[in-house]
Amino acid sequence: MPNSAKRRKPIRGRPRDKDADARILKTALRLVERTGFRSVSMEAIAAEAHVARTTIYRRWPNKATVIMDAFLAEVGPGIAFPELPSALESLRIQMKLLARAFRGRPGLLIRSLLAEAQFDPELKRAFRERWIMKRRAAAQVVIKAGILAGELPAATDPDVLLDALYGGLYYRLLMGTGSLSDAYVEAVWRTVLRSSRLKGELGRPMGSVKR
Amino acid sequence: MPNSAKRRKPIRGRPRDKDADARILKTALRLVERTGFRSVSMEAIAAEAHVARTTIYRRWPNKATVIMDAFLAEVGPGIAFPELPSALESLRIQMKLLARAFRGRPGLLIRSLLAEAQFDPELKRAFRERWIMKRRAAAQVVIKAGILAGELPAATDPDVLLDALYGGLYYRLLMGTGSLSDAYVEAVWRTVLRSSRLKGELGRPMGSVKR
Amino acid sequence: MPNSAKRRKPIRGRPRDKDADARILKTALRLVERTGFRSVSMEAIAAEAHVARTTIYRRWPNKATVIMDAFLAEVGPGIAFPELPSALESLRIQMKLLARAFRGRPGLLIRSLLAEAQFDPELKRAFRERWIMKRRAAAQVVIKAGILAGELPAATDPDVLLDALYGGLYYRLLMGTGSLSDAYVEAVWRTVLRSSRLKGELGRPMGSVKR
Amino acid sequence: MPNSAKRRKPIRGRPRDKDADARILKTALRLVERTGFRSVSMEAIAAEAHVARTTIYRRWPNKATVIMDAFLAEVGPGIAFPELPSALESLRIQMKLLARAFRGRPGLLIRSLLAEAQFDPELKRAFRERWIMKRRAAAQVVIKAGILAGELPAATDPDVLLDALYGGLYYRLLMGTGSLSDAYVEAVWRTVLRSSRLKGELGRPMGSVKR
DNA sequence: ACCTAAGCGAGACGGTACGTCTGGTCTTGGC
DNA sequence: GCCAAGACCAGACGTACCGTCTCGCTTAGGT
Repeated sequence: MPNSAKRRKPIRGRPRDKDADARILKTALRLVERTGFRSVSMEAIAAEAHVARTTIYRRWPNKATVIMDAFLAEVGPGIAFPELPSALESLRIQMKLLARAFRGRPGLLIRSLLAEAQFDPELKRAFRERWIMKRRAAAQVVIKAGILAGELPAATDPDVLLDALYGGLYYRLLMGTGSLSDAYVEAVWRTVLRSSRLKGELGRPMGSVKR
Repeated sequence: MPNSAKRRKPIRGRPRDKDADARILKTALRLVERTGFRSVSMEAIAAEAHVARTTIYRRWPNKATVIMDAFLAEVGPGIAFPELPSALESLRIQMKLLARAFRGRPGLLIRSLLAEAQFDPELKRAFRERWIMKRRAAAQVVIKAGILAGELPAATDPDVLLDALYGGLYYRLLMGTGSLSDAYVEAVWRTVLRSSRLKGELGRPMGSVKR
Repeated sequence: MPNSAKRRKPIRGRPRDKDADARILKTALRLVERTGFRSVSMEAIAAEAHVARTTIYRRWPNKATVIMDAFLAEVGPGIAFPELPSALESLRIQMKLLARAFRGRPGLLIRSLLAEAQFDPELKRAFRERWIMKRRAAAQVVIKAGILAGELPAATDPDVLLDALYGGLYYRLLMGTGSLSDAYVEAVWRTVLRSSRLKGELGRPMGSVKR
Repeated sequence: MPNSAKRRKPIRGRPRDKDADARILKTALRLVERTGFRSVSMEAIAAEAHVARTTIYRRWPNKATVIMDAFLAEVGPGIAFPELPSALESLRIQMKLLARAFRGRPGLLIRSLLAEAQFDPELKRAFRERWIMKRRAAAQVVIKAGILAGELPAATDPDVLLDALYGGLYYRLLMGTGSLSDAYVEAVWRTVLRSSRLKGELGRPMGSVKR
């Protein structure tokens, strides 16, 4: 989201160099991966993207925002909830997608951005709204569908359920206390959404937790 | 954990100024609270603790470590698991204690340290070992007692259970997506440890949770 | 002297906005007076003259030249040598006019331009030719008339005499070492052109002054 | 005049690197001569003096002051009034020394500093007090001695006389309207201090000014 | 009534230097 | 041997201008 969003009517004037945008974001990602968020400097990005430093500042207010955009451009459309007959199944699969992303470059970026956000309220807001809430909103839809479909108890609090499911992933991402494997996702899933909840009809091996 | 450990025999010479340590840590806390982790500089700490900057560097390798020590000195002994007949009850109460701490100064410090740790492997290790793992170890003991007492299914994976319980708290602390109230703790509790489970009647078939 | 001179045949096309020129020069003067030469930016001039920055650059090569033109437009015709029976009297009166100008806005402009010219050979040339030499040429005529009329010794070197007379004014303008009052002009006058001289009785032995 | 003057008692602490001072000033001069005042940057000075940029800023507030000090260090003691039996002769000789300096590197520096001073009141004050007034004060002493010795009329106003004598030199230095040769100095001398003034007794062809 | 070319407003761009800030190291003299 | 004081190196920061460049609109005169 380069600053362009603010200019509603860029009617005249030299047109913005669109390529530069992509070049900058790509360079930013490359550098973060290569040397880490902290040691990436605007100067370095500018140099490697063949762009003047001022040009970057003209479009983004600071390094964090650049990398935030780079991150969203990379993973934005990647981790969605697949459309499946079973809402729960959709959730479970998406969790694995997310875990996989956490294991790769996006994981590094999320860690960095979330960390940086703790020192930069503006970035925090942006991260929350443009990454976290986007996904949560989609998840809420899925959960509500699951409730309607009887896959989840009517009393389920989506917010709390999401925290319980995803909290652990972020926790491990940040603390490094354990792997982010698919197996871990399954374990969380079993722990939080026990078959009981699934109304027993497919819970066989897990023991039926009827309600 | 000032470097003092290294000096085995301070046989001669000017004795170390013991007060300085406490003064520095107290000042560090005060400043973090007042202006935030980032904008606290060693210079500022030194000035306000009436100590030379070099003295701080002689005892701690960098700012993060100073604040880490300051944090531990403040909250270290504060948030423990109360000894109660019921292991689960002990867990629940401790969660509320932690939530309360998150709402106050310790919350700010944990956020800052955890964030900074993302850019500093050494700090990350220290934070994990001196804060996270200490608490988890204690929690594991409680959980195992709970299992023995039949309050929790035998197949319970303590790691996963802890992630599910506490993950949400850290998640909210960092994201700011929701309150950290006692009510929230209760909601998490209900979601993850449903009463059904507390009765143990269906814990059996869950199988072992890897990782 | 806007660049217009270069365009020989503006046969067709949108006609040049004549008002803009005056508006720009007037704005430039206003801004220099208000904030000083250095802190005036092309941007500011453009904005306050309701003109695009490019328009200014289309007509003048740089800030200094704009202000040079503004200066000449303002004071160009103002400080001339009055036509009087006595050449010396004409000189003396003009010196006072100049001193008066030095005390006001033109003084500020001359200081700025002369200063800037030290870093910009092109401007230096322009300043010398369009301001300094114009006035000196006129002065030379007056002096030669004075010689012919017997008011000045035949051997008088006009260049040196002018430097001696006007040098002090510029000196004080730039150094701020003293007032630029009429009284000062009189003092210079008495010092350099003592009555003795005006009577010619000891002009003889001076010989020709080289250079 | 590096900032050191302000620190009355630098009792303790790492001692200032004295060599660095000289290295910086020498480098500054070299660069001014090589590329001109304007295009010298702090960065360049720092690099070529093998010093951190911050070190320069710690000692001088800005580029102009550095170069001012460099200038004074170079020419400060160079252009003095020789002690001679005749005050006038001393003046005349010093004028020639100054003219010679104007023709060389000091001339370039004076031009630059005087120009820059027009945009920087602080520098202006410094230039006036540390260069101009120093010399004027010495000159005043000489002139007064000249008056006492009867070489100059009792009514001579030293300030005005100095302006008339030196004004032309500065004028030419800044305007580039003529040479700064010794011959020019002689011409100014003859014009301003005509034999008439010398009480007429030795006016022939200017010849010997015995006292 | 169109065509066409120059003037213009708007604004993005590359570039340069600025002066500030902080981190972390090093060097002295005093206690 | 510890300490206070403070100079030092290093390097990123974000800002301010400069002068250039590209657009697309406007405005006539030529046809």
